[in-house]
Amino acid sequence: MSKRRSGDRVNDGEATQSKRTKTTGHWSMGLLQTVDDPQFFTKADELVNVIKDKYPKAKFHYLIMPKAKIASLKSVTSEHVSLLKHMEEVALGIISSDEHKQSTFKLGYHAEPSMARLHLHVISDDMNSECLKTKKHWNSFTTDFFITSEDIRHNLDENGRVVLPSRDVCKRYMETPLRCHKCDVKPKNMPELKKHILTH
DNA sequence: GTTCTAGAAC
DNA sequence: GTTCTAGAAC
Repeated sequence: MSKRRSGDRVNDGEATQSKRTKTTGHWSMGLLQTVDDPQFFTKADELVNVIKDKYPKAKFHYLIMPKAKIASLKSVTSEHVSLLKHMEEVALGIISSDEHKQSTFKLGYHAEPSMARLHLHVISDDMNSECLKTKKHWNSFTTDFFITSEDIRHNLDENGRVVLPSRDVCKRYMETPLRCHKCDVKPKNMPELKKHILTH
């Protein structure tokens, strides 16, 4: 019996993956497809689509995406000031609904997003989700890797573009030791962290 | 972004 | 022996 290495694929994993990649493009284009999936599509107006994150990292986790082909914060300029304000207002509308009355939310962008098309995260601050599994998941919402919508808009106001942390700084954010986002508890691993946050 | 799993950590 | 993390995926 030969041993498997981490790169090897088993069963139909590779075939399934390449078939999917051929028909829907690279994984980083996934959000554009999710918009058309009724299971995740939430609402839209003239300027934006709203979807549920396919792998929510909290009880509630939405993404506000412009319809315009804006790849990321890197391509945002002063002409987008009102669009970013609008995205934030749409987010505020969503979180003000009765369904979300019991939760508090964070509105913000990842400093280094993985997925194409600018998207504003609208996430409840419980961080209680089966899909939240890794340190990277945790730190991407609980360190300065997560930049609030307000901070982004002020950044844009002041600079005429969005000045983002360097790759190295982002890397440091992701390597930040695990820490509860609501108290100073420092769990030693993810399972402990996930147990701890249930106490809040 | 997720999945998978080798090797580290316990 | 089991749990957990980290890196490859062409």
